[in-house]
Amino acid sequence: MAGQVQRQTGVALWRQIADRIRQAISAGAYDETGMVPPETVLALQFGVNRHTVRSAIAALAQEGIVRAVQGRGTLIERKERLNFPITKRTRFTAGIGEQAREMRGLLLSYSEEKADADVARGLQIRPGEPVIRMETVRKADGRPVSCATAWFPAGRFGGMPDAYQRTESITKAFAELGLSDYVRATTEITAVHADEADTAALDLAPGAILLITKAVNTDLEGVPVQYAISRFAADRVQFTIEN
Amino acid sequence: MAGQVQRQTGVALWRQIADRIRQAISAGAYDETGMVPPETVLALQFGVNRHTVRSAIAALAQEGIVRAVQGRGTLIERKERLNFPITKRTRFTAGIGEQAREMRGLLLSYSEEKADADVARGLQIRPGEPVIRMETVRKADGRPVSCATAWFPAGRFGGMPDAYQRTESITKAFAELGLSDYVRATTEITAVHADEADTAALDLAPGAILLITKAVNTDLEGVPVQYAISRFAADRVQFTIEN
DNA sequence: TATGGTTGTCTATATCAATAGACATTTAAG
DNA sequence: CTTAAATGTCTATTGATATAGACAACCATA
Repeated sequence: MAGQVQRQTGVALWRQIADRIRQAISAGAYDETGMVPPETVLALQFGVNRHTVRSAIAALAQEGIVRAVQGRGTLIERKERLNFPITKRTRFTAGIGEQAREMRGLLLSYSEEKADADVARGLQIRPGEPVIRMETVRKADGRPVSCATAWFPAGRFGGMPDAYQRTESITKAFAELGLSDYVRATTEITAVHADEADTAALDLAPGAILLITKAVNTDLEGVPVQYAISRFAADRVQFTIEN
Repeated sequence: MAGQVQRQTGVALWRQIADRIRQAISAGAYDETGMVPPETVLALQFGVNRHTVRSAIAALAQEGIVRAVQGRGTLIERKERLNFPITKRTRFTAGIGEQAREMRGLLLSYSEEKADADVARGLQIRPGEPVIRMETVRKADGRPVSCATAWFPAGRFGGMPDAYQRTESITKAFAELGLSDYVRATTEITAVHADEADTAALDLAPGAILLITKAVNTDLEGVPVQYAISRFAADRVQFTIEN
């Protein structure tokens, strides 16, 4: 698990090391002891000064992943990476349901607006037609996992914001509005560094990585009902595509 | 396209700005002029000093994405993001084929080894059974797109390294070894920061993001034939999942 | 050829990142 | 109680990062 860190890359050593330790924790590298190796050992492993390792651990402590105890060592507090299956019938709440006790979708804001070119293409409507836009955050056991911007055709799903706020689930909200089933037509996946807004919304470590999906959901006749751009904290989730 | 950069995050401003500009280029933001906006404009947009923007542009020039010309401006040299469809019949070479002139898969190294727990689970064999491991790099028009570690059951596909080296394609190599068709059973997708080895192998900007896939391919009877971990340069590709 | 807009270079300064060493404090174990 | 091992704190120094300002060099064009 060594593999040296890189200098003069615009990414501080302490951040690289924090990322590596976070990943090692979620991969179960320290499961036997439940603790991160001593600072002096890590410093030797990564080839850096002990103070640099301390900066990395401080960042992880800030995230709530580890807790340093004087005299004992650095304890692992949280070890997580939710699996998020992407299938024809992708259901966020259901898919994650077995891995977390409580799943909630929170509506941050919504508005009615006119579809721009991207949204119109996704929903297969004409640019300028009215759509409902919703900004949401989804949480597993109180911890933010992703935030999303979703668009719906305004005529058919004008009641979406209200239904979503009540049910805290897209699937249930669709059901309330008379759409009992829907399928995922396409999903695009990319990855970028988180910007300020998403860092705040997802309670992320600054400079963290986002996995981004652009998805179109359709009803059973193939008519688009939702176009959504979701931004996932990359260190908290993984996607699984089953065929 | 504004959205401010973040300070004191362990990620240097010039690197954040370079990432943003690179992404804007690949999204086609500057297609009309074929040029990046003037340094003074970018500095104002991002709320930083002009010298900081210059550091970012210098990094992009180093990557060969832009070329600054005194008196004229900064020209866009290369504009890239390959789309990589992930389907039941995922074929790297074929999928990318239409987007690049030349696709090549290069064998870096290979060895015969005993399957560890992960590999055994992927290939549905017993840990300790012999497998062939191959380290490969895949290039589109000479530019590295991904590197991968792949395992094959040694008994059935002992000739894999040789066949791959000759055909530069997994699909063709399988065909030579008597497997005319195969399907993708599962794919896991995650994202991390690139480590030193992958930075070198993929000719990446240091600190770049990797999209990682873990995939199991099976023959038409559902018997696993390949377990592969691929690491893609996140700023050069996107995945598309079609259903 | 004159001008405005652009990139290139230089100096100076402040802050962050990283190293180095010394020592204090706490915990667990002998 | 003593000791070893671990984290916590402090000072000092160096190099990378970022800001600020001034001016040179170059290009296109009016």
